[in-house]
Amino acid sequence: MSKEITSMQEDYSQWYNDLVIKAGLADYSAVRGCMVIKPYGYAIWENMQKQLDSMFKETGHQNAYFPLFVPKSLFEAEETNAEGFAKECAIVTHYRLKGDPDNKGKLIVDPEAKLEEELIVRPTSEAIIWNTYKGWIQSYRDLPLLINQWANVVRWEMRTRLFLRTTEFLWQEGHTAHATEQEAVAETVQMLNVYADFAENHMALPVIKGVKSANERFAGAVDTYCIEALMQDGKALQAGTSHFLGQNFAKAFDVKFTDKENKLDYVWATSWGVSTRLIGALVMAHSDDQGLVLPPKLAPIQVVIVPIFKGDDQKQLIDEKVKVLMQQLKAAGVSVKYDDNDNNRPGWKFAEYEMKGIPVRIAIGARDLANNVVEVARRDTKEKMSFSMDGLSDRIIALLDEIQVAIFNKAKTFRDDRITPAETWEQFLKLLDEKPGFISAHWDGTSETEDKIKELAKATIRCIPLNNQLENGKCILTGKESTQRVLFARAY
RNA sequence: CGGGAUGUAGCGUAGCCCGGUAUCGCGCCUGGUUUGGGACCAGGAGGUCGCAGGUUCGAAUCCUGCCAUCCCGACCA
Repeated sequence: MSKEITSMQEDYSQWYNDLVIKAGLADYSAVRGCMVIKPYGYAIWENMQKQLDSMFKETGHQNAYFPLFVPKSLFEAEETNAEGFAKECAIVTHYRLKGDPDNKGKLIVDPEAKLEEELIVRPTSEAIIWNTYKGWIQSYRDLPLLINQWANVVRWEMRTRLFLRTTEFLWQEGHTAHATEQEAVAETVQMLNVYADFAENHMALPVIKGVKSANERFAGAVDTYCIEALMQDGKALQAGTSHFLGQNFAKAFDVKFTDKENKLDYVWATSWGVSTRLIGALVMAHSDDQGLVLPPKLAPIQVVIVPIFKGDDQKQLIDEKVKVLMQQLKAAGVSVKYDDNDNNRPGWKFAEYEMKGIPVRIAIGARDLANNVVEVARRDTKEKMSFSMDGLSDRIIALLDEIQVAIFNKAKTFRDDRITPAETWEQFLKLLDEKPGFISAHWDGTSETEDKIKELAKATIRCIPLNNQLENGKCILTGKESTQRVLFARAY
């Protein structure tokens, strides 16, 4: 295996692919468009899950699990949603194979085993869930209903990319039902804030909260709220969405409740989700040509200790010191690995753990023992420092916090520098090519204009930022009146 | 689905034009020496050359068909 990855500058796409593979996050699989998430990548996902799950629980949600399959008749009940996903559905039509009479040892689909009604492999679970909610909700006392599901979904995409867009992916989807519109909108915004909090404080990924234009709205939603992040190549990535579904699904699945005044009404709904795509975001936002750069809060291993020794005597002395340090770090909840594997030399380990993005590396050798110090290297800046053995664990813990903040600040500085206003169409196009990022520009508010801009510039409206300042201006393309700027970008 | 490329050992490759039974590196195994930025020496194992046909005495190499994957686009989280 080559020790090098393609540099970001040479080919950003290839850099990303190389990194995902060589850092051991995922592998291509025998199934087109589907990846194997390897243990190291899955460990990151588990850390994300752990954190998000606790945030969902804190906001009153419970986990449940719904079927992978959705009968076609249910799937088509909410028409806008069904139409939106129709082009990318995997469909189960049969339930049995049989031996091929013309080809021994091979199997064919048994034509006798055709399903009366096709089953759709869920691309999202609104349909099956709202069909279920119908039986769960009768009274305002049953509301709000706050459910989250951790699941896999399948969307048959034309073109896939590791983590960013795979045919099957893992995600969570929250589905809530409420008595009032205000309450449902508040839930939608609350979950958007949870996502933004998670992205910024755990992933160290600065995001812009906003609302999608009609073109980019989730199929079946009244409003789609989103968090948008910027990758190091200047392309935007939608990192999470939270939808206000109005009464669309309640009406489609006939979910009514009796309110305090004994009046029947349809319930109000939300749904919200983030996926394993976040791992792609994490990689593309922070990493460099040496490998991953992981924020301490999500790193499967936060600290790695590498011993450097000549002979067993030295090794034993190092082991003793390391044992104490590891106990202290573990007691403080730090994930630490002692790599005293003798098969690889220190230099190899240094490079390997840089590839894996481990935030802090500690090297201990005879020289350090003599001076009562260790060598500490931080992954984000590659800075090497000498720390005293005394009070070491506290300093390491403080350093992890410092790195978490530093990674966020670096990404934020980059992002903020790439939110650029454009006043004219020429400027808009020039910026997209020369300083890719978010471009803040006026838009006349029509879908037609947005389509045209997408066609001409390959840029889309990423969002209308929340709490956007109103400002009179002229649409970047049509010159028509506009009341506010929106954020455009080329996106993943 | 359109455009481009690639399929040779676990990985990366040479050989293909001009046909003669596969090269090199990494990794792996054994033993030894090593260990402060991807160690070294010696020995060793590992191959349906993507698949199926065809041409030929003989095919990784030439011809035909197929399949798969990756990249770029359209679609999308």
